[in-house]
Amino acid sequence: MRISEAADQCGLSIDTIRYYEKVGLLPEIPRGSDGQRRFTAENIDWLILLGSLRETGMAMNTMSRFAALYRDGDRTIPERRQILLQHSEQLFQRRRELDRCEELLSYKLRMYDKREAEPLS
Amino acid sequence: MRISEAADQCGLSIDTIRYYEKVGLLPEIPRGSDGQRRFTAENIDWLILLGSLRETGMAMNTMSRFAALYRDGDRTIPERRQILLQHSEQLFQRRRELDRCEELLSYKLRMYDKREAEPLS
DNA sequence: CACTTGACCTAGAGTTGCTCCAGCTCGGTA
DNA sequence: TACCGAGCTGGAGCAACTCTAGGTCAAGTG
Repeated sequence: MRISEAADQCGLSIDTIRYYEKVGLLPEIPRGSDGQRRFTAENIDWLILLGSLRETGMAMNTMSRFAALYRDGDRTIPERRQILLQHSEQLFQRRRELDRCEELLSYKLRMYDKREAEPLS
Repeated sequence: MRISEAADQCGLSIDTIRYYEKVGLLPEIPRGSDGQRRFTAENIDWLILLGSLRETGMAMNTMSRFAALYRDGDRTIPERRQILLQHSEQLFQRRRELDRCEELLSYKLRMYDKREAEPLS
């Protein structure tokens, strides 16, 4: 499949996919005789995973490490597992940030209500 | 209080605080006779709110709008409330992204386990 | 009293992670 | 044959910091 369909499938933009290839986050993407990229289903899975990791805050250099391991095959699975486990912990932290923000917002909103009800305070 | 203590209290870095002032996210911060910034408790509250909004994904230009309203006093509360309500909705979306990522991670981890148990598959 | 130290200052350069643009090629249609 | 849409590359632009160089000032030390 070509890049526009790949973009649709994985949720990243065409530019982001090309960028990820350029910085080495993708395995070799083969080209057709027209010089255009042809993505496989496995490529799409990988892009979805990258997108998901990035969207939830994994840094590019961690992703680079992860991508290098992916290119090196199954024997790197233990280290990859480690990275994903660490990211899982990060997800937990992010959830707590959301919670704290939520709490602050509802506090602020209550304050607004109060000041609108009795604007002279 | 000075900038380093302010940074400790609000969780933003000193550089970020100065940057936020430069781009107009902060109200006028008074200076001492030594030319250094003096932050009030209200300033800190504001910084905490900004940090919390930014950390959970509010864009700078939305924050700029919000800051301009804040500087214009209580009569802008309705619009500020609107912005915070919209952000609350964003928090909800982010939570779903975290959920999706979590699910994908646990799927990947299960796959890793499987391939390690029977590496020939 | 000179000197050093440490916190702060500004302007501006550098970084990360995209995003957009100009100018090109290629394959298909009228 | 002329055009069109999709893709290509290299490089500029952007958001949101982050770091650096080169300076001021107040307080403490010998």
